Amino acid sequence: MDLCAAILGLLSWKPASGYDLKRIISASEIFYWSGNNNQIYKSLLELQRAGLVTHQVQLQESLPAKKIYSITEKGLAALRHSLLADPQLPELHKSLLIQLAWAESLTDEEILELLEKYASEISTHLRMLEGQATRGGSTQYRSRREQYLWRRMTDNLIAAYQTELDWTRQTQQALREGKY
Amino acid sequence: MDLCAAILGLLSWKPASGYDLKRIISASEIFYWSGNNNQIYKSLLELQRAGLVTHQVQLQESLPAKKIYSITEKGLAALRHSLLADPQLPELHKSLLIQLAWAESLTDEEILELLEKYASEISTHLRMLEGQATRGGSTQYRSRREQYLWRRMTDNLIAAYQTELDWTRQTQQALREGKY
DNA sequence: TAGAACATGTAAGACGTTACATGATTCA
DNA sequence: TGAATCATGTAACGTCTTACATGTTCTA
Repeated sequence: MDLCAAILGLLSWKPASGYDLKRIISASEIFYWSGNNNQIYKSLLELQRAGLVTHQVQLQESLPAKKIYSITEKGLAALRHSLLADPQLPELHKSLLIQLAWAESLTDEEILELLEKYASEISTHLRMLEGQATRGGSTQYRSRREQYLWRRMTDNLIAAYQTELDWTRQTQQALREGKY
Repeated sequence: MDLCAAILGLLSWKPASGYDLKRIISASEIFYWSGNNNQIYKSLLELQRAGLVTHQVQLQESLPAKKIYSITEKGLAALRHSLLADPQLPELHKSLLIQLAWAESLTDEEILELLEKYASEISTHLRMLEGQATRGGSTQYRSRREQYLWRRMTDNLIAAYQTELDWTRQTQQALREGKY
């Protein structure tokens, strides 16, 4: 499972509770899961059964007890192994393309409106990503190299959405001018 | 379900059997499902129950009988409705970013090798997509506009992978030169 | 006083994949 | 002779999401 690799990675950084992991995963687009309880708590159990993580309970006054999970030596080895695995092609799910595919029954104006809505959704999202990138996040990096790679990860998403926005604008213009 | 919309779209073009739909869906990346039997035959049953499609059995000599599905008036209305729905942001699943995120325990050379494998996978895929685009496909379009939109759909994927390739090359170069 | 944050977990169901089952035909 | 294509479907399993359940504390 891919989510398990992400959890191992997060725990290799520092120990965390399931709740912590959930927040981190749902906050960042790089971890593309919704970060729902069910999967995270199940994955943690599974990882523990496999001996890749351990936990110790931390009691808190007036707050529920936490299970603080840490990665084991075996977990670190498994993580390292998954880091060296052959990289997979990205999976791109663009439901707009499905809509456009059968747009023959729509008027030019309806298609243009659809594209305009798409463009504005992407613009908003882009501004959010760029904001996150410049604020830099409070995470502490272990090296300049790590810091650079994390910056590149955000840049990757920004570039992807920027490309999508450019494509949308070009498509709109061609439709407006009837150039096809 | 998103797959149902894709099936309705395909049937709005021309009637087809489940087997036909399966082939079309698994052949094109725009339909990002695997095109497995289970889902397609189940979706067709569901669509039929909802009155959005009908089928008639076509017997063939020395080949299994076909169920030729067609879209109904009600199905066309449902399709049109889904075409006008607010477009969703694309979902980008890039597992390489998960690998890179925890690459701190890898050497520069290991990271570079990972990126090189990624770049070559993407290059291969890009060439395939570009080949498909120039061959043009045997599909018959109902209008110049439809033909243009389909060309733009392929261009969208090509642009996305090209951006990914450029990003990979830039990241490689920065790592090689130690510029971070 | 209502809801969000903290913290763990369960239940139900939708979505998705691989593999299996059947059986004729065609091609290497 | 073995594999691929045609054609429908089932079984088993894995992934992913939404919603529910519990109970305290902090904030608007």
